[in-house]
Amino acid sequence: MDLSCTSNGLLEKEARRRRIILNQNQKDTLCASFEKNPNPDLATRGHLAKELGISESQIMTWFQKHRKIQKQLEFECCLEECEVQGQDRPKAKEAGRTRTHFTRFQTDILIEAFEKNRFPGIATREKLSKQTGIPESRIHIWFQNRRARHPGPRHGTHTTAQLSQSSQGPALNSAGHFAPSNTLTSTCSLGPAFSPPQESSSPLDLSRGPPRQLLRTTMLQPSQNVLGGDDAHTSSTLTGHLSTVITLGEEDVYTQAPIWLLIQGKGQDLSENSGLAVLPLGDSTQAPPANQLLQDLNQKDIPAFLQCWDEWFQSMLAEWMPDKEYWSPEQLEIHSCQMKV
DNA sequence: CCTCTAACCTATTCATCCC
DNA sequence: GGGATGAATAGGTTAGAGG
Repeated sequence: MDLSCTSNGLLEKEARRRRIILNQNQKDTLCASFEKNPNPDLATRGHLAKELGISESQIMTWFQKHRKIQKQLEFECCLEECEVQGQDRPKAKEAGRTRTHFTRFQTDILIEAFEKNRFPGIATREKLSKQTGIPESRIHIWFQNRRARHPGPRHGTHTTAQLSQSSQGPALNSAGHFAPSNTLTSTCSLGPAFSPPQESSSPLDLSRGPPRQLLRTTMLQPSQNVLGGDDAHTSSTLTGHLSTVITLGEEDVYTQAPIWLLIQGKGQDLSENSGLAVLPLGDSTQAPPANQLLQDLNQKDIPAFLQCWDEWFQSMLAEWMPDKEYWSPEQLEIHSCQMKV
């Protein structure tokens, strides 16, 4: 049986939604503003954001970038002059920083979100922004500060996000997925292998860190180490066989603790070759109902399995985010399964 | 393929507020 | 003054877009 359910392009759409291309008009406006003041304050950035129809954090990013570029240019082209006039270069911003005062309510919401996910994506931050009334860029800063000042229990396991990102393993494509041509030839036998996930037993260490691109990746190939790196536990645990990609439009739920999906390859000894991969959903303390549906999957067909997953995800998401009634396929995708069973 | 750049990160420092 | 914490900066990586 050849079974193929592809991602129908939503994957790329999702992946590219992250990046916004500024048009010429926007760039001109930003450049003009930069000329006037390369260090605009929050209010100015807010005005620009409104005017250009982009978020204030994007404005901030743009200015950061351009200050860097400017500095580099100055260094390269005007080294001597800069040395001479270095002392009179006025510090761009002396007006004083305006400190945001978060209310108890706002802080509580942020802390709660932080405990669920230390690395919220843009959509999550915007949701929090709506919820709290705090600008998204402030929320971004808040999370940065919070991470810096409230390191997780295993802080320091990997020193930077880049380490996590770069250690994904070569088989992931640029979007963090395997190419759809990957085919798993096997009899899929999904056992009720939900592990008991202690916090520290998460091979991806999802409770703390976000291999950003892995947020949308839960498909493993046979014998692939998803995370190599210096964590022996990680690499050994993740050598596995998983052939399901489940993409969530929002990554919020990612860090909530893993459940484990065990797939046994055809003719392979479970004990020897069972691979574990993370489906980053579910509270570790609650055994997901999917546990049941996964039993004897080899007696079901894959579409039925995927549909079950879909339903299960919907119910879980409804539980976590009761304000959202339904997660569209764009937000909750199950795709890219090519199996020969 | 290569360059540019948006988005993101950590580490560090500055600034402000409150005790 | 010092601690807590918001804001900003520096310096880095990643990956999509476009030449």
